[in-house]
Amino acid sequence: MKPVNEDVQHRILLSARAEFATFGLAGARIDRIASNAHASKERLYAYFSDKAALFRAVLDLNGCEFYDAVALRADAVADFVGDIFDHSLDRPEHLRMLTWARLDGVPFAPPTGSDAPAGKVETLRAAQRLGLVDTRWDPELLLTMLFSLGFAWANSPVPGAVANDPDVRSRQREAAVAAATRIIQPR
Amino acid sequence: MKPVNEDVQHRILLSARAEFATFGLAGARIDRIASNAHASKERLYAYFSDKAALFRAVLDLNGCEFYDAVALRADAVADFVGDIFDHSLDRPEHLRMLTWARLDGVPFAPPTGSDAPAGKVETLRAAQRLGLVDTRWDPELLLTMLFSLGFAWANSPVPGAVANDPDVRSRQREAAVAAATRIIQPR
DNA sequence: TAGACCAAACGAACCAGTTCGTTTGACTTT
DNA sequence: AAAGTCAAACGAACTGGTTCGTTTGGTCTA
Repeated sequence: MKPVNEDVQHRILLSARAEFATFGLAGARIDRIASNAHASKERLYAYFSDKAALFRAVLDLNGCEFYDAVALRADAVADFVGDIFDHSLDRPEHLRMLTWARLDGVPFAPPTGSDAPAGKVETLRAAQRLGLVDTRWDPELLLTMLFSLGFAWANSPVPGAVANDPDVRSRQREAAVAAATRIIQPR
Repeated sequence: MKPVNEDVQHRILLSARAEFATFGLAGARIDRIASNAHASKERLYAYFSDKAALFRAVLDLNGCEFYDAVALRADAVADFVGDIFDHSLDRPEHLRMLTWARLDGVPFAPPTGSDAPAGKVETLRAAQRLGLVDTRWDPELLLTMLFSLGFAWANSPVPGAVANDPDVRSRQREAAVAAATRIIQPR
């Protein structure tokens, strides 16, 4: 049951991602999405039932891409935080979309699979069995804190926390990884 | 200088805070703000020049309250993270407002003073001199990470991260404080 | 009387979503 | 190959409702 023209639908989805990530659900404008996608509103509503449905489609797309992008290996748990940090700079729209959705109360179902949160918790458990992560941590709580460390500057309310200077950035990254190392360190 | 009736202006400000914290700048409705404040729109626009100005006034109010609410003492740096965690549950509107403002690109100037970020960085430096915090940390980077740890669950995109069960909450809180303890530990 | 206040209404702009008439392209029939 | 058919793609214009910000007319109080 594939859509008649996947190309147009895809262009609308990408345009919607840029719009929603920039302006949020309430601030986004359907006209801008259609026009930036070089499509008509009629086409947009042919493929997506309404604004909220389009938002959810973008949210799902970003959620999957997001969890796929940051991989967790049992033998490199601290580096995982560095990867998250890098990703928050490479693809800021991912975190922005998740944040808009959370504030707007749009339910978001994390993907299932090995790259999903549940899979990452399992990997943390494996790292604990290998003696690479302190076994006293609840892996679920630990995962939340690791994500939070990686996003510390992206989420910081203080303006200018996301620095442009590469030197500052690498010092932030190193701090996050070093903090993660100290946290997981068995003793 | 002073408004003719501070009471009405204050009611509008509090109503605006609830509205903006819930719906954001674009989603907030001026009519709702006025009506919930038991005030007329005419009064609202008598005291605040436009929607954006009202938003900025709310943002400043929240920013001051926010930094005032969480105190940092040199001899209780890890507990500071616990205080942040508690505050994220007690006054979620503070973090929500700061987050809406960041996403919407509304500039936010943190307050100045001893409770402000700059003052807290100084306190961290003092804690380092007292040998309570590892001196290898850049205090500014450390502060961002401590805030981030305290907000780890409030900022988590995973729905249900903010738990209602007091047991789960206290385990989250303990994890955040324990992680902070490990991070700052001199060695 | 002056000014703080309110309810109501207004206007211009805006916005989500629909309708409608036209075009395109693939497939058939002659 | 020309003509006919049909469904989907499409753009432009339209609709009904909403929103911000302003104005008006009036009450109350110092």
